[in-house]
Amino acid sequence: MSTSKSASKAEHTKAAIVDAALRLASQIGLEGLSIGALAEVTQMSKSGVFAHFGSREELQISVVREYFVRFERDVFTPTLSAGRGLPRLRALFANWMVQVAHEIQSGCIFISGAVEFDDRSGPVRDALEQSMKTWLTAVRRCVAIAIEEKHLVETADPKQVVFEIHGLILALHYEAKFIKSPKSMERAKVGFDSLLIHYKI
Amino acid sequence: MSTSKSASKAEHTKAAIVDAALRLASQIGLEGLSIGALAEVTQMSKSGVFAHFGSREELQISVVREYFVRFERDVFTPTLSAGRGLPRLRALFANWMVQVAHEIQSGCIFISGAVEFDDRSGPVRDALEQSMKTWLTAVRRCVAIAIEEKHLVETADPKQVVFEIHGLILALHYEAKFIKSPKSMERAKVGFDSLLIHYKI
DNA sequence: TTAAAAATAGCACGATCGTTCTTTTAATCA
DNA sequence: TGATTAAAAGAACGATCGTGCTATTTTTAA
Repeated sequence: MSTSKSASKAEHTKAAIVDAALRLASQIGLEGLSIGALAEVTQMSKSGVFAHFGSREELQISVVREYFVRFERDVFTPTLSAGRGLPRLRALFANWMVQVAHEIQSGCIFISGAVEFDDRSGPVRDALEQSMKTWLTAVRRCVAIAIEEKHLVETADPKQVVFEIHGLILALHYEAKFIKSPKSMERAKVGFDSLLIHYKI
Repeated sequence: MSTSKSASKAEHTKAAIVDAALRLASQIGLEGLSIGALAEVTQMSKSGVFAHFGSREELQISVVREYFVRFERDVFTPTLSAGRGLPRLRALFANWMVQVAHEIQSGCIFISGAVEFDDRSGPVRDALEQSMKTWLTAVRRCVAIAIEEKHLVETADPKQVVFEIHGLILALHYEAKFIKSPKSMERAKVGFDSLLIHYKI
């Protein structure tokens, strides 16, 4: 007893498994995630781990959901204290960059998952796609508000702006994590600034 | 006899295997590439396929090299007929976009490979990294020439420009292939245009 | 055409995979 | 505390993986 939350032992164990699975999947991908390796890491038996999910697919879905919750908590929620419009958009991008910077060590499931599941169908892809769409929609709404507030020119297309911002993030991830180019963070910042020069009133 | 090239039977067979392997790896990734599946596709035995490479790793490297050769042939080489500087840069981006558009059906090894091998080391990663660096360097040189030719402002940083162009391509790949957003091609074009507005003289 | 060499097939190996089933251990609740 | 239920372990399954070995077939060269 005396677990920090008033959850059953099972829920507590399951949360610990998902936590370890998230760490594993971040490094080697959702497809590389194996129940055997997960059992080793959590000091449990394969069947003990397996019983909590019923299938590998369900485990992968749990990982995607957990990643989304944390992403929302770390990247999105803190920006709500920033002012509407441009200040919040700046905060969003800054937090997103910090998130990617952290993921240079661990790994980004929204990116690796997209690559792994882009030509497949099924519930794992659905969970990934829905998570990413939710996030991109949030960014788009933020851009739309910035236009309403007359922080950005009214001719700006929110989806176009999100596309370009997303590109900067993806380039940051690619060049920092794979190419190991040292100035990638600076490049993403500069890119965002010149994007604002183009769209700001 | 009467094979199109004067290559030994072995070389011809090996080329056919690499061709099939490239197709397979494009869809399911270099890590998903299995000798068993490749044997089935080429109507050969596992050991027959295997003997041509000696290891799975060597097969993966062959695939990376072949992908690079084709990328160079399809994306880079045709731009040599365009004028130095900005015209060639426009051609590079246009061809790169077309390449990614084709890869919405097949798959891009430079992107999936980067995700699969970004936290590993070894010869496959080395081959991937070297190929990508070669390509990015070619784009950077093209930008540098465009600055020399006074097509772009002299304050432009070639590496920064390449970073932003690369971001547009990555966003195109992500949003077209995973999100299935229909207007991605148009977004990449618009992004490139506003990038030029920012850097053009 | 025949001998040497190279290419391919066949088979088996140890390992790992997800999953199922049965047994044992631990948590829950009256 | 004792009875009931849930959680975890253990073992085994069929499948697939990369790879090594040996036999067979096919290509090459004299």
